[in-house]
Amino acid sequence: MKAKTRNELLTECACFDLRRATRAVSRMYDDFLRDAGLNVTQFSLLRLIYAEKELSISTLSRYMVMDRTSITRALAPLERDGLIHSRSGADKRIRIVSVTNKGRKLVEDAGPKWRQAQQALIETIGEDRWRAMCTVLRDTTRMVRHRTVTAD
Amino acid sequence: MKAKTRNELLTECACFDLRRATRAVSRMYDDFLRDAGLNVTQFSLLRLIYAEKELSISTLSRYMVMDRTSITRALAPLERDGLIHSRSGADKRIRIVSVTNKGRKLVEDAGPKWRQAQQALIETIGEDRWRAMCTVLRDTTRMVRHRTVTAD
DNA sequence: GACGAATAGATGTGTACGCACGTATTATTG
DNA sequence: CAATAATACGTGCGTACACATCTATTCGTC
Repeated sequence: MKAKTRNELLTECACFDLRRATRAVSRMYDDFLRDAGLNVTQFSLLRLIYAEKELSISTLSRYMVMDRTSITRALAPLERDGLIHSRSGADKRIRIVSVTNKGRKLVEDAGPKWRQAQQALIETIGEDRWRAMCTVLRDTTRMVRHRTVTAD
Repeated sequence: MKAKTRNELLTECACFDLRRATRAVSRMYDDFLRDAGLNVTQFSLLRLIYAEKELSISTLSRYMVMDRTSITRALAPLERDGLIHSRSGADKRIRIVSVTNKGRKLVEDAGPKWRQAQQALIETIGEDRWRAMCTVLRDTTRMVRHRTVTAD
């Protein structure tokens, strides 16, 4: 009876399930990335800027589905540590960020660690579940974001 | 080509997908819960304590798959606002938390808001996807947690 | 070309979360 | 029963993330 109550009351919240799984998996990735000197958020951010060469805060914000103000704060330690560099664009409102040589080196060094983490997760949960999870998460993100933010 | 690079480099990180989806969905739940005066984390925590009557920090920690120190901090605003109460157990190391009358009322009032949020998510992504997501997230959490923490 | 709307960012404030490390208490073992 | 290990919790610190609100710049329109 108690187990049923617990189940009904707690386990059926999709948001709770999401947050909890994110904590568990993030810890795993962070474990692997630690000796590269990055956490998974910083790695994702750095890798995105690295891939796109130059990005504005708002563009980063849209892609990450993160508030613009959160991007500003998240970039601060990266800029402080000399991993990224920012300059003003033709439109003076826009701040354009790019990866420095140091940042490039770091993200390239962290790549193998990230792959190890990913591999460990796949081995832990199985490739089918891994693939299914990524798909459902991406679909959900797209649909939920579309629901809120019409613009892209 | 650029789209492929972007895809390869960024979208295939399960942890990134998790974190991003969590941000998007949490925002949705928080929108609905806002006028109840809680966010989704506080609601989950309060509801768990409410359901279990009395819990220690460590038990909460294990269930939430959250660091014990994070539980301590997360409970602080709840205790400050008089929603929970804590006392010492027979074992003086243990701190036992329970919901106050005020907390009980709040979690009961917030229930409908939470259901609205959940319903909105289900309508947005479809019931099948919702169910599949919850399942895969719970399975992943269990397996990843088991990988790290053998104890329960 | 002036003026209000829209856009890009930054800052103040508060919660979310984890690691390293420290303290107190209980359990274990020689 | 004293020494040690294990357990439960807290604090310091740093990052993660969002909302409200502010400034600066650009756009759109009359």
